[in-house]
Amino acid sequence: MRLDIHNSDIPVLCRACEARHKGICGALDPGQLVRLGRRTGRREVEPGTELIAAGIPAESYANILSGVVKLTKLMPDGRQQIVGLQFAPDFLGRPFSESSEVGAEAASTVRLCTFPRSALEDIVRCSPALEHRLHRQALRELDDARDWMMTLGQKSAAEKVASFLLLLSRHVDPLKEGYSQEFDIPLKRADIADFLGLTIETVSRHFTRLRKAGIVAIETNRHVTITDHGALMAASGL
Amino acid sequence: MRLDIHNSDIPVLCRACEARHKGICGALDPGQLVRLGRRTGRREVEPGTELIAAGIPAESYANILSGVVKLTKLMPDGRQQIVGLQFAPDFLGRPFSESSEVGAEAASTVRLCTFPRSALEDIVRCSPALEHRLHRQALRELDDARDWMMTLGQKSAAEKVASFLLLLSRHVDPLKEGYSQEFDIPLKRADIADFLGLTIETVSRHFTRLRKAGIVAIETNRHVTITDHGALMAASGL
DNA sequence: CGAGCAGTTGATTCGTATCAACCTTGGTGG
DNA sequence: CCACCAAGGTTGATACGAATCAACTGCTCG
Repeated sequence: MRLDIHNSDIPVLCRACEARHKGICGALDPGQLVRLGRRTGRREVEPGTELIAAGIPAESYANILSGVVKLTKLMPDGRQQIVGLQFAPDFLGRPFSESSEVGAEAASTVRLCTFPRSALEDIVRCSPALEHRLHRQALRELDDARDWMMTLGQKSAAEKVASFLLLLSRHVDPLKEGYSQEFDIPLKRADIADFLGLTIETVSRHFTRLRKAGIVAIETNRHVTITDHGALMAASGL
Repeated sequence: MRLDIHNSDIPVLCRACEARHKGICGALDPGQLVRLGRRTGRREVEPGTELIAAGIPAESYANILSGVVKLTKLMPDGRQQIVGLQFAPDFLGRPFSESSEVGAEAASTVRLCTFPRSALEDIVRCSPALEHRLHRQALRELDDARDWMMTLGQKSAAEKVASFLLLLSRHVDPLKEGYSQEFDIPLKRADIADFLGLTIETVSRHFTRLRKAGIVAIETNRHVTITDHGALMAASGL
């Protein structure tokens, strides 16, 4: 946690916001925060809401305050691949580009802190620290993408499903470091399938396998408890 | 091409270098170029040479002058995934991090312009433009990675092989915009397989299929001519 | 109560991996 | 000069894992 001597200098809405610590707003001084704060808006959206359409210019950026956003790519014939999941307090949007090559859609209920493109660009122009934060997030996303390429290209269905549960377990709780033992899966089976490059049937089968093997407990199809983290790790191919 | 009025101000070695135009050195003014130039070294390596070991601190960065570098990830049991290919004049290395999560290995003969970590970091500290270039390359690599996730997760073996040929055709010639019609494949079959998440046998089979379909001509197992670009495009799933 | 969506389970098909044989090329040494 | 060998690549037969097709359950909502 950061020590904020002049807490009163920063916008009320920002005070409890994760983005000010781990997110991009951590690069801003109180003055910049106030300036940006004046142009932000809150938004809460339902699961399934399209946040960024691939190839269509987006007028605004956002920080994720809570919830999970899926980044998707679509083939002309309708096949879909989820190319990334984003959690609070990730920055959402494509800097330095009118439009994004990927689409973004709320997987769960998502709360956003939005601001216009120009608001971000104004600050980037005079604050290298902000670009540095954005750069680091891009590098993190790149690492994540490459990790997942390993999963998509080399792993078996069983390993993919195990890897997915571990990925969620690491990220569902933005406050917590390390792995959560119990959580709700923020995606439906069709999304999981699109993320793993499998079908919903195969995903379902391997969930039941993990359950029958006593590695995870699954209630109500959404809530998971990892009962044997080591075994799940081993099942993911490490 | 850029107009360089004071061509004599910049180091001899940099004058004909692609990195000064499309690469990261384009962000540097003549003074910075001279300063960096004093600390650079040339290196030419054989195919198969390990350039960056995953997880091991690297003491230097490099620009690729020619050749192709493959970025690899390894699983504990030996399975390998190639998570990216880099061409001239790409920057090679992981900024702001001691070590990289991926390994880098020369796929073909590779010429590099190397410089110590500290040389780059010194310039980044006072030149936001350089970080901006690095940031843009990271974003480009991220787009590439996500494109390839689509390929790995959703496409059939036939589509993967076609996509691979199109990828090469777009990148083998760094000077040329658009697609090359004829080129040498800088990877052996085993590399291609690791890149596509297939086996060498499957890759080989689909090469012969494309050849028999009259879409490409293959001589000496390495040299390819794309005879029907449209058909190859269609075969890749667009 | 019925419709529709999300998810599970089973039977079958199909695509790719696996295993194995073989071909080609380039380098080495008798 | 040729026999030999190893590495890279192709081709064929078979096995296996995931996709597909299909039936069914449970749940929510009108």
